[in-house]
Amino acid sequence: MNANNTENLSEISQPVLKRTLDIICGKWRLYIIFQLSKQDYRYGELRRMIPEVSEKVLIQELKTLVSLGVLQKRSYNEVPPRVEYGLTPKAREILPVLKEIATIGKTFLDV
Amino acid sequence: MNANNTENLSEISQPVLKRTLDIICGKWRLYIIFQLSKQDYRYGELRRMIPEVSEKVLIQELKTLVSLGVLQKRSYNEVPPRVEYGLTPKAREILPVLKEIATIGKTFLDV
DNA sequence: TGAGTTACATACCAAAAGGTTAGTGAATTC
DNA sequence: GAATTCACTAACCTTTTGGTATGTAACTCA
Repeated sequence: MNANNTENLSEISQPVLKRTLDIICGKWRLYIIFQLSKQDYRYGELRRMIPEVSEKVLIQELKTLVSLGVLQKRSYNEVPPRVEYGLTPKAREILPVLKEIATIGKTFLDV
Repeated sequence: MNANNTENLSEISQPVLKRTLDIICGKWRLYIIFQLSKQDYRYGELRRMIPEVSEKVLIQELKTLVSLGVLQKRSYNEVPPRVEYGLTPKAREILPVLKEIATIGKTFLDV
């Protein structure tokens, strides 16, 4: 019971928590990350892998994830354009944690 | 590269993922859970601990978390009313995972 | 010339999430 | 009899999120 008890969950700072939620909340964000954990994909490929997402939203989410530092984007100067998305090293760091996320839902689904 | 490769993140089922996001998304949900990880609190105490949240939203979130099986509510027949909230055993099970999740933001904050 | 390809942008709209404000019931204290 | 306490409810409004539909640039190929 000391002052810098890192076990105390309520000590997690608000900015850290907010950034965390930025990354995992948002309807397709985790899905995108999970797909890209296997290999890099082009924009069009991702669209076809997650058919329920709309064009606009997918681009929006990709943009956000790039700006958060989760994804990196590579554009080739070709016509028609070619753009590939992949996970950043930081994103790879947190993959094991993201994987654990699924255990939360599992615990609460079998009531 | 076999069929039941549990390492493959993209294999996480949509219902499980959805339930997970139900629990951790929502602006104050994790905050509430973290506060209650220390001890049970009354509604009014929680309000004072998270002053930025509005009355309505706090009650809303508490209700949702109860219905998800994360919190349990005990009302005492007193006047003025006394209502206490606490984590369910299932919520205690997933506390370590929640804690890890909350640290994701840290990785992406120090750029 | 004109259709196809690809990765976007833009205008617009609907639904969901979050927030403000005011009110309620019932005993207790002034 | 009036004010206080506490845990809510209800009406209403604003902001954010998600979605549709359409347009565009620039080159290739028929």
